[in-house]
Amino acid sequence: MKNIFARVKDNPLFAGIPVEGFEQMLSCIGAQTATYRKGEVIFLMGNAVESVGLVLSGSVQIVWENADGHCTMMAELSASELFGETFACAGTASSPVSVVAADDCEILLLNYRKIITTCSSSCSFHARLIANMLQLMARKNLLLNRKIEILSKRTTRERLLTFFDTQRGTARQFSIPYNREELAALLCVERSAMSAELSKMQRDGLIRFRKNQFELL
Amino acid sequence: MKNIFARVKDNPLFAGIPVEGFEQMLSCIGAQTATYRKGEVIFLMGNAVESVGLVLSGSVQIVWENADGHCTMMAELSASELFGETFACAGTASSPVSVVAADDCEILLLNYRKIITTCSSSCSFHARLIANMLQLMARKNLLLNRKIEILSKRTTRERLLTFFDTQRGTARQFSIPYNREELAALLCVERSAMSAELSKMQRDGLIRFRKNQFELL
DNA sequence: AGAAGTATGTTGGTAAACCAACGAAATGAG
DNA sequence: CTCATTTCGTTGGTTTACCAACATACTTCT
Repeated sequence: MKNIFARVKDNPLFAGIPVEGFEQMLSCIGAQTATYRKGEVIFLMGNAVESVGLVLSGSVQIVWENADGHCTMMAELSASELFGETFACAGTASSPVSVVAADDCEILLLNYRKIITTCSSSCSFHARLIANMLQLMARKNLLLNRKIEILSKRTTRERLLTFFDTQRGTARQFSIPYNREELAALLCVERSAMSAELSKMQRDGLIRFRKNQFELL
Repeated sequence: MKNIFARVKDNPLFAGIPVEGFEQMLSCIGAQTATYRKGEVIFLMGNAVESVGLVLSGSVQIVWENADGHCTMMAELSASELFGETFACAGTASSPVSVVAADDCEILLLNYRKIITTCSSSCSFHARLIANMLQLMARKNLLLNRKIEILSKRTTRERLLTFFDTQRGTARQFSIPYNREELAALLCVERSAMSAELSKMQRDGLIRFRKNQFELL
């Protein structure tokens, strides 16, 4: 398990946990690594999610299967990404999604029950793990709220301005880490319509931009 | 503190915690009740949120103040509702929102640090409190995801169908706990346009409805 | 530099949402 | 019951997004 530490120590889930505490903590929460071949099912839809998974190598897909049997891929996760935490923490009796290996992959599985049941003694960093978990969940929450704030706007222009407002901290100028296609997907609008709107906003003297460098006027 | 228990025992935050454990747990996490007069500030924007608040009586407003000093009321919470938990858990250094008393009110304040630092002994239900906290956060997460799923649809019709799909479990017929105005607000569309669309969907043979009773065909 | 491929901007026609205004039905108070 | 109020559905004009198709700019590879 020692080699595991090197690969996950920078993960927010393990923030503040030094190597000394790490091994004991892992064993105390019954962490296991598992390998899956491409296509194998890691979590199956309909079951309760009892573990939190962390991708060590390879990649996995989150697949959503709706009532009439159609599947849609909701996300693809690669190394150091986490899955299952929301359903595990929510205590959902029947997960609406499956997780399948998109490649041969290696997963670190942490049993949820054991995570939240702090052991009586010694394992001093267990509490830190729980706090990290809470923090991850809370931050995801904030991100989701931000997205809802954007999507609740009716026009492309308003969505752009709301997005800009959260991107730039206090600065007039800022750059964004998305191309037009990705930005449009984020705002749930048409790429071409968004391009047109950006141009109009520039003509209207609201903003100036060149590629991914934007400036509010 | 004993009378507190009767007032909050049904709160999800305290699920599974019996009266015997309750008092000790409260004292061990340094819970305090505080009263505020209408208009008083409970949490001030710009500060870190160090406590989770639970409204015991009266009501509070969550107020968001943006860069240029304009305030908008984001939510109004009444008895048994929780606030501050997201920012507290996320470790946000500077809260973007203030919480102010909308009425004279009584608040149960739980220090976040103490919540997540399980005490060494005896206080057996402390761990349960943490699990409840995680569960609350995770469930909020699921709700937010559901809302995003709705809002990412482009047309009123698609938003309605997505909403219906989550409302009805497996049933063909179901009722909704909102009037048209509220439903429209939820879906972020115009009430009148939504009414028109509902009628059209009925003409198209997709649904049937009478008041708040809906049926998918 | 030249060619191919990708990303971004532009345009015009169509579909949908917005908005205001109004009428009808349901609800509530006296 | 009657009147006032609220809720809901309808309609027509206006705005905006969608969509497809194309033009231009930028990248990358050789």
